[in-house]
Amino acid sequence: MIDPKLLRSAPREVAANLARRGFVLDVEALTALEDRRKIAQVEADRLRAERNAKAKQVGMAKGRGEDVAPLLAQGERLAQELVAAETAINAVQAELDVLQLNLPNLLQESVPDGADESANAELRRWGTPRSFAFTPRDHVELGENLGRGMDFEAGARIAGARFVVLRGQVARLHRALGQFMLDLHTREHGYTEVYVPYMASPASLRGTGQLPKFEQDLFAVHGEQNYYLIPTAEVPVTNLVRDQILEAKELPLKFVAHSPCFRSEAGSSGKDTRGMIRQHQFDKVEIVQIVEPDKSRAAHEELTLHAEAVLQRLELPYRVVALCAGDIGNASSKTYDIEVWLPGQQRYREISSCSNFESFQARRMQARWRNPATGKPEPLHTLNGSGVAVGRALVAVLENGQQADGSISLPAALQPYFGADRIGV
RNA sequence: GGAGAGGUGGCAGAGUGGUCGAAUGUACCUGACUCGAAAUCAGGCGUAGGUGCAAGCCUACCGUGGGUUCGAAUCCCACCCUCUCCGCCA
Repeated sequence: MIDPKLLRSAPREVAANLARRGFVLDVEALTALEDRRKIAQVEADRLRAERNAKAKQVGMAKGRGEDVAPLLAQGERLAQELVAAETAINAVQAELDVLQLNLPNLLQESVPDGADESANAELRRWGTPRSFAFTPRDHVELGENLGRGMDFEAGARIAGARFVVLRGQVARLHRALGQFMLDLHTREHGYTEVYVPYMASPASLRGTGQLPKFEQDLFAVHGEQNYYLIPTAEVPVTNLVRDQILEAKELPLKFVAHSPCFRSEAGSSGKDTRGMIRQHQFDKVEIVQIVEPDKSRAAHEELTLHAEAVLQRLELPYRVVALCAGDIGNASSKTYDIEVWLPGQQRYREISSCSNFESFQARRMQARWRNPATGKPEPLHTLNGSGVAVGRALVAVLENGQQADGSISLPAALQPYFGADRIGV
């Protein structure tokens, strides 16, 4: 959430920033609500102070053995007034909470203007898309021909549309990719591997910003407790620091987790219906950093390079784009997408998204650090990025490494994990 | 799944209806003593909201949410979590 003090003291500046996203903040309504809250709170506080004083008098009078009946009557009247005052303040506060929890994050000034992905700014490219002496096939065709290694029909039979079954060498390659990424980030980039729950509480999802606004994107588990399947390991991993006050010497925290991700893809019907690009369930290796506020921008650049390193080792051509104001995620202050080249589609497709949330998630989570400069607990900054999406990496390795006969040549970095240098037909 | 115990400040731990935001110990910070340190002594030391130029003052918070009461850490109800024992289980 946005710093409530900033929202109160500079609502017009906040509104101007959010307007870049196309978000309309009604400053008049906000200010009016804030004024009402203040009046209601002062009144409730006053009544409570009076009630407390009165209650104290009752105690003292009883101690002296005096008649307390008149005091009790006054107290009762105050209690009634207080009920009304508290009802009023609770109602206003609830309205304010809803408003605040639904505000997107402030954008960094360097975020490019623009309404949709066509305005995203390409920052750099790495590698050269291979030229083929034959028409490259897409991963669906390649996967099916590798001993029915990619079976969408089976996935649909078991669960429904947007699920897949991997078999044999393709399943093994999928596993190898995850292992390779975890090792790279733990051994060379300084991340600590964590294994986390794949279901999370509403409080955790509120912390990272999926709730209350994006419930339709989640799979809810119905039972005695309200769990949701995680849409990304960002949720459990970032919530490691929820309700914590960290010491400066513990920072930065760097975590990596390999997990399945579950997304309902509501609103995406008709998009990417073919293949593994957009599934209800997919694996992802996620990297998360928890840092001091002053260091988050540098950490964002570093974390993005860590994700890029995965693609470089896999010899996959990619480009990095800065998402424009209209395309950036609700909770993010700035996002870089890494897009991998897919010969089957003859274009770059997102394979990683690296975001700096600054204090947006930390405020919702009450994740703080004790700033030595002030001695006070202050919100941390949180960042995360895919390092990278395993399913899409599988797609990219298959499509980029394909040979005329349908076999797949594997990058050197993957061979020790897979146990061979190619996948035969 | 059954039975029981318990959740209080960084930690430990008192508090079973009334000057309790909470004793005490410990950790930490400042000062005194010391060449320095330890020990000792004195003081300070939670989070958040409101108000004030400021000192300060007011309010909320004792797992969470309700309730009873003039007044709740304390009584009642529900839920969550932890621990012990029994059963079951990968």
